[in-house]
Amino acid sequence: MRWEEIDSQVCSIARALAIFGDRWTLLIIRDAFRRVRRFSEFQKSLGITKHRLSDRLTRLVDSGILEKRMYDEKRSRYEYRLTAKGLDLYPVLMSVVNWGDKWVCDEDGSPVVFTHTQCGHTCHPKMVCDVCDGEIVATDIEPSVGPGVAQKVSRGDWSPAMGES
Amino acid sequence: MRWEEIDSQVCSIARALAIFGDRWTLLIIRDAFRRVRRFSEFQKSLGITKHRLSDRLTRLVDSGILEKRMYDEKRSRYEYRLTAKGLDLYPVLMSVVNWGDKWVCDEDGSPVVFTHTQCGHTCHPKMVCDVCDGEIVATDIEPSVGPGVAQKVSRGDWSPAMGES
DNA sequence: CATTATGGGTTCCAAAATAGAACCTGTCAA
DNA sequence: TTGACAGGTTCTATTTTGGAACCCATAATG
Repeated sequence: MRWEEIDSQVCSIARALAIFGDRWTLLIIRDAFRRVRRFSEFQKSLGITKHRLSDRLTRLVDSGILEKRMYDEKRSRYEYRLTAKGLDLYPVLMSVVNWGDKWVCDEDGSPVVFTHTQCGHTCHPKMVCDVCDGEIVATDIEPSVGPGVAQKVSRGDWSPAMGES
Repeated sequence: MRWEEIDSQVCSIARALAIFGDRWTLLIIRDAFRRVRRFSEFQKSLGITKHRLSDRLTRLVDSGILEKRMYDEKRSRYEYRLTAKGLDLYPVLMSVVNWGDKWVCDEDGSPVVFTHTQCGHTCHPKMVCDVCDGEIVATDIEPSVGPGVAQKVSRGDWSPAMGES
């Protein structure tokens, strides 16, 4: 299978990764959360080639994660800003930070700490069940077929042989 | 900058993505959480070429996310299983699922639903502050320099010009 | 016993993606 | 007038990838 076809799977992970699951894209989004907004700022921060950056920014705009906004009419200069869809990626980045801080950071400690302005404290975001508030651990979750698959099966659009459950 | 150099940054995201931030790797990890364990099962599920798969599995074993365990002495057959380091990636996958369910799934609804065995309910994992239990939203978090950078600066190992804050 | 299937790869080649450098274009500041 | 800057595009050499073919040990089949 070609990488471009992976988003044909009925799988939210595959479809999401089709957008940001390649080299550089998630780092660009990380920078966007740090208020990096201009082409040259991204380039300096990432050390990515202009060509790659141009391509990645265009894709991110096309997929609705960034929006391109003119900030200088005369010189037609643009900024790239996160949309609501992009801002919603925050928990993804946060969970990557958490994992990285635990498993791949050196002995000095984590490079960045986070303050939750709602409560004023330094916080370590964690993932919890929205029903019982218990922390989510892999072994406590049991996946099962959801409506997105069930309805396709009942219409005959889909059978398990086609791909992922 | 070459992709192989990105993990030289003092940034947990960059270092984490150096391991799983490329095409296929996170999908392999997804499958591992679905109890896919053998080479041929991964291949069938992903449609990836054997060559790629072999390379990615080796990297994942080298970086301690999967372990290779013999299950048939005579034929020297191996299974790949998540280590503790790998199992800890669950919140990353979960936050990708959440985002994908919200933004890139079709109208039938989400393909998979999750039951939290601790409480027995279908759940939608969410990210919260570990101090006040408030849900984490991008605009409520203020990052600041952490010990991992502060100590390097005080030792003279690092200056902001070198890379990321 | 010869043949074929299976799991888990490796080797080879052509096609696609990438890095790095050079170039372009329009404005502005000295 | 010259140069700098932002924001690109074009070019080429190198890597990475996809696809197919091949390999090897065991096991099942005829």
